[in-house]
Amino acid sequence: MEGLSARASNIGAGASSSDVILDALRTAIIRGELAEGQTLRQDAIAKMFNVSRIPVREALKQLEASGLVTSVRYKGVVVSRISVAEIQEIFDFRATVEPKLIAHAVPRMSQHSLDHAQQLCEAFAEETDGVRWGDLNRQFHSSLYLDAGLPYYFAAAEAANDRIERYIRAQLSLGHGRALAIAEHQQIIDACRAGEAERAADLTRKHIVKASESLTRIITERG
Amino acid sequence: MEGLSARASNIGAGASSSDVILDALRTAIIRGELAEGQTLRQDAIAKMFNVSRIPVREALKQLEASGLVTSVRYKGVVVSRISVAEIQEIFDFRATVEPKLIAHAVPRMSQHSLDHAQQLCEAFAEETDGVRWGDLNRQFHSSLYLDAGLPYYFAAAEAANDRIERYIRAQLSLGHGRALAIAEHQQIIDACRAGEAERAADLTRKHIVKASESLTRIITERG
DNA sequence: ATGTTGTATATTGGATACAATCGTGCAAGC
DNA sequence: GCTTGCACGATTGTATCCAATATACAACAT
Repeated sequence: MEGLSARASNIGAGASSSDVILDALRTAIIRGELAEGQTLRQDAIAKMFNVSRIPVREALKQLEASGLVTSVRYKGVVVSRISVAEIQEIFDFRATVEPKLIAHAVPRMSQHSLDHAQQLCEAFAEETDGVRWGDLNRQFHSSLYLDAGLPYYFAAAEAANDRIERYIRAQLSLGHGRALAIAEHQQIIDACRAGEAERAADLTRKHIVKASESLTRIITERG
Repeated sequence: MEGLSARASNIGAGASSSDVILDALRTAIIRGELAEGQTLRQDAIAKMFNVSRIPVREALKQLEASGLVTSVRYKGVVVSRISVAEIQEIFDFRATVEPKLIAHAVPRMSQHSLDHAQQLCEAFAEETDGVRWGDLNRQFHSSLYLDAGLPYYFAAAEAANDRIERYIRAQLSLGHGRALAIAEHQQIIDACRAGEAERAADLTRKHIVKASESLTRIITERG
């Protein structure tokens, strides 16, 4: 019996079709696999997942609520366009929210979390596949915020990152973005390990501001 | 031609059923007309609006994405419960975000916006109907943030307010909540009119913190 | 009495079918 | 040539129907 219950994984709690589709679309959008302005046809998506349009529409409604797509009645939904000003605003928002998270997390951070963050940092430094950089970078930052025990702040930060992740990925891939990030990540971990909450917060804020400036430079140069 | 285009308001962009339902449910939830934990039956809502369950489900998915309801597969959706700790966290979040908004808005604030805010402040002071207090209070604060031109911050603040508006309403109705709010609102307007962005921001932050403390006191006293 | 099992009902998730609307191309008229 | 009107296909919005699941309760065994 014990063996069974250990393996008994709540079959009913499995994800619904619309949950699966939501996750797939969300991932594709934030990775930039779906370009800005691209229209998403309900029928095409439904066929990809072998479902009817109903769960597709429900997933799209959720994406709309989180701002990743924009919907126009009888015309369709498109991947949301975002202006340079908005990108900068969202980076600024992150620079406001994320230092609060890490400052609150530091005195509560477990050894396990610190080790995990260190692992992610090293994996990020060693990774050669460019598309995985974004994943690891994102996981690294999230891992430092979880112990804060501030679910609303955390969700707000995650939502903000969703909106600009494609640009963060570009910034990591171009110029010295990644090399700088690695060094700064290590500094942040060190501050956390030393229990210096304010320093960790300040480093986090500077890290975000630098990424924003670097990205702005890239955009203005390349058009 | 100018007159026409000024009045030409997008007749095709009329709200869909699910938009109407979304708005009605959202309003009912944030006003507290639907209690926490109350389950929302698709069929019942569909009958209220004389539609099928499809647009109802789409509205519920959007509410779920914004956190106002919680959905469990095959069981239904319930109005999200929120703990005291979460309420305090969201007030803290507001105290972080809204000062930024008003500080950015002050140097950009039009005379019209100032006048409008003053009107709302006075209407709030004179209103006798308790349920309208919440509306006017909310409108007052929003009116001070619009000129900031920070749509992401603004949306984040609105979303945070949605989650705790029912408690703000309680806080306004009980004790000296409303009387204090009126005085503090006027101080904020005065700072805005004087162009003192930092003072307006600080008053806003204190206003939010005081409301949070007042509410916490009410909750702990009354259970 | 208590606990278990079968069954009926209520409710949600999803598929199919239909209605409403948009965009486009094309022909007619000026 | 340029505009106007219209027909048609493509696409979205919604209703209706069926399947999957949960919940409540009755029948039954111990």
